[in-house]
Amino acid sequence: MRPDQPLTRSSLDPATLLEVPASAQAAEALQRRWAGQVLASDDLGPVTTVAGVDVAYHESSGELVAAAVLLDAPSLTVLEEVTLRDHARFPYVPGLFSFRECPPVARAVQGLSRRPDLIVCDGHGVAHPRRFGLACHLGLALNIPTIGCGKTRLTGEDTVPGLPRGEWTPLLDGPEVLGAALRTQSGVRPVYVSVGHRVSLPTALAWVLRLSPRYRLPETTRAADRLVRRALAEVSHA
DNA sequence: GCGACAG
DNA sequence: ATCTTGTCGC
Repeated sequence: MRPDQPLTRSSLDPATLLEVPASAQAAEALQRRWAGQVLASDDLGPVTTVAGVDVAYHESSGELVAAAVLLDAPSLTVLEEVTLRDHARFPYVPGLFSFRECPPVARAVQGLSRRPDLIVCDGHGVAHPRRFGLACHLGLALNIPTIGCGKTRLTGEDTVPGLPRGEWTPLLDGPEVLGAALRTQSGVRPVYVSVGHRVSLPTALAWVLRLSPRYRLPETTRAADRLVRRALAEVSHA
């Protein structure tokens, strides 16, 4: 017996994770089921490339624009960019965010010529009401280590971390640690970091800090945001 | 009933 | 998310 290996792991079909639920109730049931598959410990090799992902909504056409950017890990240089257009299959509902973003974002990542060693998501991981935010969903769908990095809190209680860069406080739901409020720039509002998949919280904190040497948000998030904005503007002009 | 509510 | 003015702190 190998009690350290979940027996249900082989039953997880990546395509199933990108299906569109028929209702919010069905979506929540899927989240509760999938949350048990999230690996909150380090299962990643040498990180040479880090990807950032983002989505924007084009209101007049009802289309989504998804972007994936691949960065070189030590230099934070942009190596590759992918954008694509897709239709929205699910409305934006707080707590069910990933059912809207995951399908196009997963395709954008698969459009890269290399699989990233790590992905930083613009949204939470396990810092979620059912412990299954976008970062968990994407990490499981692609079986790639992911980190959740949100600009604002969705759930949990946090205290204000110290002002110097690198200070952090736990994001708590009672005794349970959901993530952390991390000060990426001295005196600037913290970001919310949580485990996505196959990454521990200390590793996630270290990476988000490393990826944010100059600005509040990680360079992965900034690069993906720039790209998706540019692509959205091109859709509007057409 | 009221507030809170990733993007 | 997006839009936008005024205010505060360093």
